[in-house]
Amino acid sequence: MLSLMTTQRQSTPAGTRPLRADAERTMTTILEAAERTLSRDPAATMEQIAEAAGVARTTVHRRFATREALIDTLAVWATQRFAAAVDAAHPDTAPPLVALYQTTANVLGVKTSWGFAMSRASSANPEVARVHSDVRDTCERLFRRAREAGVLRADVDIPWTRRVYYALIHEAAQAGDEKDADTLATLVVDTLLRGAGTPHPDRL
Amino acid sequence: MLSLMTTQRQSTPAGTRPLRADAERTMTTILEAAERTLSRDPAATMEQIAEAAGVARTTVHRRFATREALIDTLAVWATQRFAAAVDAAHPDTAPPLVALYQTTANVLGVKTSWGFAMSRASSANPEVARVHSDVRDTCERLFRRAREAGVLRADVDIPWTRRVYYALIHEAAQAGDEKDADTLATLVVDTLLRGAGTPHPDRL
DNA sequence: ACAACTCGCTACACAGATGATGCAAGTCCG
DNA sequence: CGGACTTGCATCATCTGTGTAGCGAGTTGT
Repeated sequence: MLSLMTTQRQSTPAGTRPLRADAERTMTTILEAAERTLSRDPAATMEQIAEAAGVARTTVHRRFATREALIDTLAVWATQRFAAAVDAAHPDTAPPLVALYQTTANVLGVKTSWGFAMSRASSANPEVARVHSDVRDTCERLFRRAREAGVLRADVDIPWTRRVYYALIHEAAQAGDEKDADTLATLVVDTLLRGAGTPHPDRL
Repeated sequence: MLSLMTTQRQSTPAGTRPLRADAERTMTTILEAAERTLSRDPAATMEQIAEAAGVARTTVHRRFATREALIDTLAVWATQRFAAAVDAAHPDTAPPLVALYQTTANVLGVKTSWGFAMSRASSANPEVARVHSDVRDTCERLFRRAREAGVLRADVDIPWTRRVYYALIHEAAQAGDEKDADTLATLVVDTLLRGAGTPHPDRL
């Protein structure tokens, strides 16, 4: 599953011969700078990205033909890490609660560093879109297992719960830059399962 | 409080004499079209906005000197409705749970129609920023009251809870275009207070 | 060392968006 | 009705961002 890795493709786009070492380094520098810059301002110009990377704008254009190609490569990079993070948590085999916690921690680790690229779930790149779709399915499958195991209530709506889960992860990634992923994961899972209310008030 | 209304300013920017009836209508049409267009694509051009409003682009520029001015006016409009919606729920005087529910329903009613403009909380306009800051304070005050009343657990972190609450409202506004505000408000409050987990599993 | 590669710089072409202006036709309101 | 206002249209200037090309200097890897 999550067959992103099946083609065993490398960091560089398929079909290109290997780059010289310094060129590879420059490319990485640009992508990291793009992530930093675009996460602050999604409309940032190539000029700003180049400046953040400490290279000339023409160099950026040499490595990435168009702005779209740059963002696409960024999305592929982040998506690979995203899929790997989810996969490593064994969301389909581990006990639901363990899988939920581990997946949350892993994803948070990626999300804090690749926030912009991961927000581009509806990418023009079909591979990126497919992976995000797969992860969504995996997530809902996990929630169904959790419901059947009695971890989630029997009456919860799975798609809504997934949306809430995504939103909680997003908020946690935004809010806690200083806290470590485990602490944040605990917060997210705890909030998702228990909410913020007292156990049994006679409300509504 | 929420002294947005203290200056008794009208819909039109301060300092301008009243517009003729048709001009006022055109202005409203443009603002509504801008909201529709920009909520779909935040980078939409003046041309697209004008087209959506059924007017010439030059007319838009006549009413709003710059693009920034248009967006700013939009933000002021939405902010006024936002503040009024919160105020109408008596968040500082009604019983916490009632206030929470009513505020949620009111805000959802505004948010579904003015999603783009309300997402511009960190506006360049200091008045808009101040109102959003006031609402944030009101929200946290409400949560503190709720905590003291035993509606929220004693150990919840208020800022985090507020962030979660905002995120839930956002998700609800996105997800349920067809459902009415009351149904969505119930969903949001229910999710916030109870979460999605079963009451007392022996977890963690 | 030497060939191949890479980068910075300058310059240029191009497209799209913004904003201003004047004029003619239509509309509102006293 | 008649003056004031508003709108559409055509036009123009300007600006910003994107993308291309060539040259010289420096670096890499064999």
